[in-house]
Amino acid sequence: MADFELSDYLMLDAGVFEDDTSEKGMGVANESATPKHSNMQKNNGVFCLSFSLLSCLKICRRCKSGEKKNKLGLGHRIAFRMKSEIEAMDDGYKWRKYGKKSVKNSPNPRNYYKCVSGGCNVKKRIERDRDDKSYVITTYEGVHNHESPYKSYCNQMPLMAPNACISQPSPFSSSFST
DNA sequence: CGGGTTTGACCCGCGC
DNA sequence: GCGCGGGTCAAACCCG
Repeated sequence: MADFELSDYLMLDAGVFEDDTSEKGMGVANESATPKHSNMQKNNGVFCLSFSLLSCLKICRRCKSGEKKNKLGLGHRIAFRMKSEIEAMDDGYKWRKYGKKSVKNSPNPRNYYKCVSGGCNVKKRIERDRDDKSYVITTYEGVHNHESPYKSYCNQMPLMAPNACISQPSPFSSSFST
């Protein structure tokens, strides 16, 4: 079965990345950041990103107004580099694949996904690390204008620890099943 | 039959 | 202006 660990996260486009208990900002991409959001788990071949990753995305949403946007006007980008045999992992949102491109200087194709939720124009790109195929680089672009259905699912189980829901068969994993 | 994926074509920005 | 490369579109295809 696949090994799986979050290696690094990157904060791109001069976003403000706040820890839950501090106002520490990271103005530029920080590829050597400590993987403090690394408690992902797996179950029966179905991978789900834990609340740590979801909180990362939520934290990004809290970024101050006046933020610098990219050329597409989608706002922040945030990238994760993680060790995994599978590329399409369940992060709690529902995505639709809309493109696939081979990238120059990389033997691995890049896959393009859009969030299928109405009015939400968040996109993500998934590609394998050109230097180490055991790593997957996932780049999120934009901010969700809706809650994760995965989170809602977990909120319906108040007696369970947040990560405990990962051990349950996620109803949202179908969008990424291989 | 409907929804998701594939894939070639097209568009656009950037560097020369 | 031209070529290249990345990103997106959309028709065809696949599958439940």
